[in-house]
Amino acid sequence: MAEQMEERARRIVETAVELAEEGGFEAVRLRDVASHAGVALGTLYRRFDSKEDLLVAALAMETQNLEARFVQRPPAGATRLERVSAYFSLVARAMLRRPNLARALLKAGASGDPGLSKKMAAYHEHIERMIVMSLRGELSLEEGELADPVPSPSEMRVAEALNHIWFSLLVGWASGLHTQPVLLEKMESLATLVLRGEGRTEQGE
Amino acid sequence: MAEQMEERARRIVETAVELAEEGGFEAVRLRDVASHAGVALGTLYRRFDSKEDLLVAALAMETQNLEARFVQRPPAGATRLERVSAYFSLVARAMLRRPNLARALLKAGASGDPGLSKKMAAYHEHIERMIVMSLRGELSLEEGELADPVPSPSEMRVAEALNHIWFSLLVGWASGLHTQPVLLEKMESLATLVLRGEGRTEQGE
DNA sequence: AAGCGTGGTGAAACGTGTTTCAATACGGCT
DNA sequence: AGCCGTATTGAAACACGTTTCACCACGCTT
Repeated sequence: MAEQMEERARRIVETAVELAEEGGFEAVRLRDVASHAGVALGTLYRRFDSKEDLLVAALAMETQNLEARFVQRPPAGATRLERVSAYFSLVARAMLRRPNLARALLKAGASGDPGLSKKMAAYHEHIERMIVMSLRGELSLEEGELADPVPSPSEMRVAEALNHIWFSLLVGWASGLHTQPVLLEKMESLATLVLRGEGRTEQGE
Repeated sequence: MAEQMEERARRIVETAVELAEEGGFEAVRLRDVASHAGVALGTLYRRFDSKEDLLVAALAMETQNLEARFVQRPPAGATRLERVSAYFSLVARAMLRRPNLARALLKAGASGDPGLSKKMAAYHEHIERMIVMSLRGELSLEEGELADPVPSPSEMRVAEALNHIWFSLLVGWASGLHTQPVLLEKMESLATLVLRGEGRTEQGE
């Protein structure tokens, strides 16, 4: 019974992802999503508050996929900068595989809908965890799953800074402000700056 | 003749700002904007490609206002950090005066519409200029107007980093992820980190 | 002064996100 | 088996961004 609902919800999200891959945000017409997923429009709206909510659910699902790949092949490198850059390259590659989807999810995430703040907070947490593990060069696992790396205040601050910079750059990329290679160049340059700022003054504040 | 068009466009944008102040993004119903501004809907659409386009025009107008206030009372302080923090406080104060408007403009700016990329690039340029001048502690004026401060690569990188962090924090604030005091705390903490990363290694790269 | 072209007008129409509602299907309980 | 509550359905309706179009107004050219 409950897994019937689960199953339906999953099918809805998967359909949304497919449509977004092909035509981006506007191509995700909820009537189409519902009919392709084999449910009524009302069912979709019982599970998801809005189009943005649905796409943020898709974002969560894609983030899970990303984490799986992250665990499979963690960013390698001798220095923190190399590992962090490798991490962002990984993400950028994943996004470039399906740029329309990436743009759609980003748009939903940046929509500013207050009802989505919890889910977006969770998303950012996942990203920051992966950044922290890239900084350290080692994973925090728990039964095969990524676990909370319990970052120090200093690590937390660095991860937050990198995450914000990355997010803002992504929004710029999504709107065509700059291309993907430029995105990665800028990210590396700014990551250098941020990492240089840590390092000393361990207790910070 | 041409100033008739100018005048109408200005009235349209001003009306949009008024409606956004009261009820945010959704309250800016284009039919209402048109009728309140005393023009036909078609006229509005001749001047602005979309609702987002209109609100980004409003963003440009508000940015001009902000610059005026910036010139009037430039952020003061003994250190770069103090001045930069003062700058962000200034912006935050301006936004908090009309939070619904701020959220609406932010949503439009983060919409990822490719047609808006030029205008958003211009916006980011203005912000980064003000950041650079705050870093230096002196204005670059030209006939009373803010002029290009011709930032060094190092200044440019710092300003870019701060701008991205600020933008991402704003999006979080807009969606209710954190309150305005938290926003400013985080900004100060992250600005500290970024500024520490500059300072030495002047030639950078 | 007449005509032209550009911008404006008003109204209707379309598409899609969102809501609503009465009717129905279904799993679990008695 | 029969009943109940909840999930689902199908369809209609609504709101609002966006487009379209036939017609009008006004300044400029001839």
